[in-house]
Amino acid sequence: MARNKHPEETVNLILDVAFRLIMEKGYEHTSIQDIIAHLGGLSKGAIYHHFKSKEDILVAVIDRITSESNQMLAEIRDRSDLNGNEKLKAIFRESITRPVQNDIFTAAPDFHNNPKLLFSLLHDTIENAAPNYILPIIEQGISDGSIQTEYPKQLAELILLAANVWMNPMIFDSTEEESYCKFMVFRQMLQGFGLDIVDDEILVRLQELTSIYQKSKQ
Amino acid sequence: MARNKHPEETVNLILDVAFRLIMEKGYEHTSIQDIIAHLGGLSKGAIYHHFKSKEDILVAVIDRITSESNQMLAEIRDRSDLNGNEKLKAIFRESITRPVQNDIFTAAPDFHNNPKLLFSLLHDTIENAAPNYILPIIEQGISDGSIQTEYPKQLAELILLAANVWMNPMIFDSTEEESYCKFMVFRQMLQGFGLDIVDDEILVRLQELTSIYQKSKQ
DNA sequence: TCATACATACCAACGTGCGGTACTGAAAGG
DNA sequence: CCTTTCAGTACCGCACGTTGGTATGTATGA
Repeated sequence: MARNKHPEETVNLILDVAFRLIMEKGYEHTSIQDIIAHLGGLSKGAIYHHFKSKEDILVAVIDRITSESNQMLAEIRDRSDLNGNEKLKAIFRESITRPVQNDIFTAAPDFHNNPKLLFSLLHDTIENAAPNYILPIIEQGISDGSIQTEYPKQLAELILLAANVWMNPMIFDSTEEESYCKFMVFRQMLQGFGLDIVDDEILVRLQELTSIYQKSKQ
Repeated sequence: MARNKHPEETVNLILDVAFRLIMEKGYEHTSIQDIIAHLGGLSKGAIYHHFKSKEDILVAVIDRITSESNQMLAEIRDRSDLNGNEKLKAIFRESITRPVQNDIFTAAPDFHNNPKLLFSLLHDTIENAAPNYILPIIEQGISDGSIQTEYPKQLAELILLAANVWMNPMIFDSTEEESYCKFMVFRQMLQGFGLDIVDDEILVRLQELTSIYQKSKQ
């Protein structure tokens, strides 16, 4: 293939293909050869010119997935018209409402075949998203009186772990009924911490999402 | 190596070696050659006689790890001298007090290099331990009035996810301070569900455990 | 001309399959 | 009760195809 004047396009092409294959078949079962085959003429040299290893490709793919989400988190975190509790509510609503989520949901990655991806999500949740986005919001909530807790960091982790992992239908698929029960338990947990985040509008949207995912699997 | 009259010993030997190496270096970075090298004369053919694939070895190793834990869960679940809440308390206390735990803790597997192992733990927690051991206990607790919830299955999952994953120092290592905060938040969460499980004796043991793990990493 | 965007050829190491061998335990025969 | 036989199996070790990765060559644009 001819040399590309804009190498970033090649990088994006590689990432697109890698993303799709990793979602479909899992990281381990996606070989470099596999990626090359779907690249339309590009060779191994091209890949190893832009990425230093197969793992490096995975990291880039994960970066692309999480960066959108993190950007949203940052925007809400930095708003000045909401108190802490309202920001958490906004994040939760936003993360279920954004159309981007639908894309990922219909891509329907099989986490059973993707332990690396799952670990990255877990890692990003606890090591990045919780301390950098949720924690500041909870701390603000403590200041403005809308949230009460002695352990803001741990609360941030636990909430996000439940939301991003436990309630994630891509990780633990549930019937619509079970999903609904999860949301209710989640709501109850938050109320136990004095938080009021899950309202009826969100519940409706959650059921819609679960339904979409269920259908995409058939 | 000579033919073994008791092939199960050979299987155990392979499992012992595989367990150690997988803990130390991670599943991906443990090759069949690696295992053979620590087997004392046994060959590749021997391994593939007893196991159908490398993945099959991992499954067996994980089985060995979880079976001990599951046996303990079954015993407490089937006791008739405790109500639901007391059983949960017993399980929690037991899972921290057993010396077996210390072994695994000092083995100190690096889950950062072992996404497969982490996923298996997660999977076993949600798909096996929660529904088969914790759920019946919670249901008993509902009957005997010691636990109140509308969603026993989801409650079981959430509690065990927090305990086995979030609070697991092998997965998310924390300072002793942070671990203590996690326990407190965990306790608060349980209280939010009307459960009284974490008492002061348990808190002391938890701090000891965390301290052991911290030292084993140095 | 010179860095860079690729292609090509190649490598060591990997998981796995397989033909072969030597041992075991039980049945068969005396 | 002792020996012979024989099927089953524990194990060996190499060959095979594929993998992730590298070294080197080549063409293109600034």
